Amino acid sequence: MTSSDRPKPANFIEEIVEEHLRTGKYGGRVHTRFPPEPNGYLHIGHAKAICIDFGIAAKYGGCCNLRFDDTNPVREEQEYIDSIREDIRWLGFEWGDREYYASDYYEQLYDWAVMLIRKGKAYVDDLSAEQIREHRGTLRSPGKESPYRNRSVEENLDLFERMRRGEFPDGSKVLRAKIDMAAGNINLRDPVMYRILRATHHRTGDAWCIYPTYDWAHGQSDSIETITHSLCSLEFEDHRPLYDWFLNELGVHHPQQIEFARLNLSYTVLSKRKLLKLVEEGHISGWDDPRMPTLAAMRRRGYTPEAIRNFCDGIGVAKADSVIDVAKLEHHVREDLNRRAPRVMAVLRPLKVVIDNYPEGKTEELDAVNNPEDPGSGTRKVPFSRVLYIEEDDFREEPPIKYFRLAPGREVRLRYAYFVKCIGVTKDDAGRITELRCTYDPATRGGDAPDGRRVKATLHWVSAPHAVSAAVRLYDRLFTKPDPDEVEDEGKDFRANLDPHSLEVLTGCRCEPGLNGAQPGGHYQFERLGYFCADVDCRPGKLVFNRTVSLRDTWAKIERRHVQHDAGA
RNA sequence: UGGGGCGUCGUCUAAUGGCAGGACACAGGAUUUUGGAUCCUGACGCGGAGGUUCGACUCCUCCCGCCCCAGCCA
Repeated sequence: MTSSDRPKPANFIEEIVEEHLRTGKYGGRVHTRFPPEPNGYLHIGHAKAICIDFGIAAKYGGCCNLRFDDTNPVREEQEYIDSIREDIRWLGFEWGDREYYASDYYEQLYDWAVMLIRKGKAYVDDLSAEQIREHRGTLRSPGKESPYRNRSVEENLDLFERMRRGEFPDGSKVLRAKIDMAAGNINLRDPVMYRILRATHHRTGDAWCIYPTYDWAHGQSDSIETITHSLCSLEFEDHRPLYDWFLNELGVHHPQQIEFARLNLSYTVLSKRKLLKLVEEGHISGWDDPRMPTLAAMRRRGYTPEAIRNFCDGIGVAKADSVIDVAKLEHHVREDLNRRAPRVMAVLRPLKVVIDNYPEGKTEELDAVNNPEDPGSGTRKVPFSRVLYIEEDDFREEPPIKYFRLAPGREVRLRYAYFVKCIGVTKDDAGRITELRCTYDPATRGGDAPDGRRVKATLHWVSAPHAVSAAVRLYDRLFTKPDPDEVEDEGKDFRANLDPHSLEVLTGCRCEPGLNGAQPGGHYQFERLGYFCADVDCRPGKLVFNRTVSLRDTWAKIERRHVQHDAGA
């Protein structure tokens, strides 16, 4: 792509990239990477990074590597590698054969460490972890140099080699860069490059007993892969001078690191630590519980890759800390699903309706539009009979103001069927409504009245004898507060803001018969209710649907206002 | 308070010395066989104070506020 037919830079990173393209800094090359640590599942925050990393490479005709930053064997597992690969592919990105691992570079990293020792720029330190911390100083005061800082090159070389050979116990020695214990930037106060750790690595097994730290491995890994632009989040801004120092001392290819603000979402936690806690303490059913912000969970919930990508494009890229309103995410799923999800009728909380003047035993097949947003999607037949179910919430014995739906004496339309009028209510001994008696107008077949009379509401319905039953899981936001970390009481944390009603399981929902063929992962709009996704466990005869997101609901808003008003009055 | 960053509608995000624009959210209306979708309309913002300039969100100075860093985590 030439600069003339390219869209304007979308953000400050693209401006920098284009500046480099103009000046020829990297020979016109753009090569990025997405560098996850395989110690957890990818979440919506990673999706932002993935869209930036892969998106910028694609926009400028370059490519993006997938590199697993696997420098800590005690936390990393193959399971996570598999899930990360799956999630990135699902999101819609490809890395070809460019799948790398920091552990691929252990030998090179070791050689480079030896090089720094030879240059007098690294040394073996015998201080304990605690002593190192004490020597590091504080934010305001400079650190103290380790008594081992000025060992000879020969001694350092010997010691470092013996560290690798396994002659010393775990934690007894480290290799440190010799930079500046008085630096204002604490990352420059002789950072640790290697620690002794006898742990089996998921890829290198027991080949090593010393492991490079992230700080020592990351920049060089980018360099080895000839990355041009190392995009990462803000907290690594402080580390850039350190990476620059390493790369300059080594005299190797030097990528440009650019930092951007990570994603925060209202009503959501995104820290790995907190998500892990939710899983381990069983507040949710697992990493793919549809209330989780992980990509695996969102997929199960019914989010589409397109919706997530559109969301990521829509939120922009900048350096200011920010919290995106989760409503924006919900907007993008609705927007995408509105276009593609077939409409279907399902009654979540069934209320029986008998059409008194409809012949017993008669069944009609009525035409229903599959998706009004997609004319090509055609129509289907839906059975109608004398006994139906409508939504409990679509009838009120005493309708409040602005309530348009069914009530005694009131006429409404049954979608694609007939106008019906409520002429009676049957109750049980406890006074609960068990059944509605209605009449229908045969002249309104299909839903239009030849005499031009209008109704204010159209209800969804299913024919009782033809309906298939289903379990439906109604998911809502996991937390009650926009900022889950906001707690009143000292000693409480985000768990105190978990919403006990974030999941409601409905059984005995009644669906139009066609839904019996729903395949796991299939998306539907249940008319007037929301978007639903057939769960992985969904089978014919044992239907299970997850609510992805409700439809925008003007009535619910009005009703909420009434309640607030009444409460305030 | 050492070092590094960041402050534009309620929430995100544009503007690169020349009319503060867009999205989401919110409010109202049109339309509608989904109280959906669509369309229209509206209200709301440059952290503060000085300075430079014909003209400042933009440049300068000072102030205020917020975030990150003291793992042998990443």
